[in-house]
Amino acid sequence: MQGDLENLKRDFERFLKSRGGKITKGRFEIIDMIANYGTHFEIEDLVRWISSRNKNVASRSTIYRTVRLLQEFGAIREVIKLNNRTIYEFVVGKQHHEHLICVECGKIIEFNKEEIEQLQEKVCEEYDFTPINHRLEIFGICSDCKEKRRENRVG
Amino acid sequence: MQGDLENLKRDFERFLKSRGGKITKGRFEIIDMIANYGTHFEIEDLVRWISSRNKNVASRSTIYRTVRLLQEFGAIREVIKLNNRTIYEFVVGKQHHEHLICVECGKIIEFNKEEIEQLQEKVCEEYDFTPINHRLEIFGICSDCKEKRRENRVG
DNA sequence: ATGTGTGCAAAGAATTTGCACTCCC
DNA sequence: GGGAGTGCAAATTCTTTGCACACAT
Repeated sequence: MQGDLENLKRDFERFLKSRGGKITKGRFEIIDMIANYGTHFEIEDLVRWISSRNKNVASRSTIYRTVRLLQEFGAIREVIKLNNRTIYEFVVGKQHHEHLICVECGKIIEFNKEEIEQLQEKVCEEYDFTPINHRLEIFGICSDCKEKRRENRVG
Repeated sequence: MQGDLENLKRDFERFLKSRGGKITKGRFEIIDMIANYGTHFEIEDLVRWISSRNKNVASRSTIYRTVRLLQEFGAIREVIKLNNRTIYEFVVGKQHHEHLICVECGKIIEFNKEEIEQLQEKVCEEYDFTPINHRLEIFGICSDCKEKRRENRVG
């Protein structure tokens, strides 16, 4: 929702200032663009999308640099690594979750399983390992694609 | 162990034949090289290592192509995706497992938690999703690195 | 004013590919 | 013999970087 985005921007401002960074128009316009683009994105797609909408928002370099900043800030996560593609997620206003990725149609399904999170913590304790972040990707075939396959077999 | 490797090669031969491929010396030498290199590797490192040992085994292209084949065959998994690096694992003779990755020293710790596997299956059932493979990466700081940090703080 | 941010084009890194040549079956 | 495999260099794709200029504080 809108309020989350405003909070994010305020916090991001603080984050920038705390590291001696500056508040520029471009950075905040990129945040708006990402918020409008949708949850999951690849940087090159985002670059094309932004420049198709408004040439003056930011250059490719600035977009890459800002995505990196937002990642360090924590507003963006690298959630899926498939072949040589990286799919990012804008996490604002979302609970932590993991992903099912359909290798046929590319659909991304989010899920959260608290027990899995807890078991991970347990594993980390066993190894005296301090977790910073994690990523669970389950690749497979989604319901729709299985349905289509059945149709093709019959028809 | 040695027997596993021989079995793997035999099965890989069948795999190649079944798809109209050919049994070449290079492909099997690459398997030996990977087996000797160690469990986890990045392709470019492997390329450098192979060419430093024996120029005549295979070219960079053949190594890339063979790693891909072995992946399709199932002897190799992409287990860690960190920044723009891909770390592969030679799975021969190993149980399925996931990884803890120390972001400070790069150490990779393998673990298996059967309950996590089961919960994943449950999630897939809930979404009528047929899983093909999955990857769980937990990034953090390992025991040794925490110890070193403590030492530095004191000393 | 001072130092950070930005755009651009060039540089890098990791892969893939086109093509001529070589080798299995 | 014929198609599959290989090596090489060129092409791709994604990302980072050097530098001159612009802007925020």
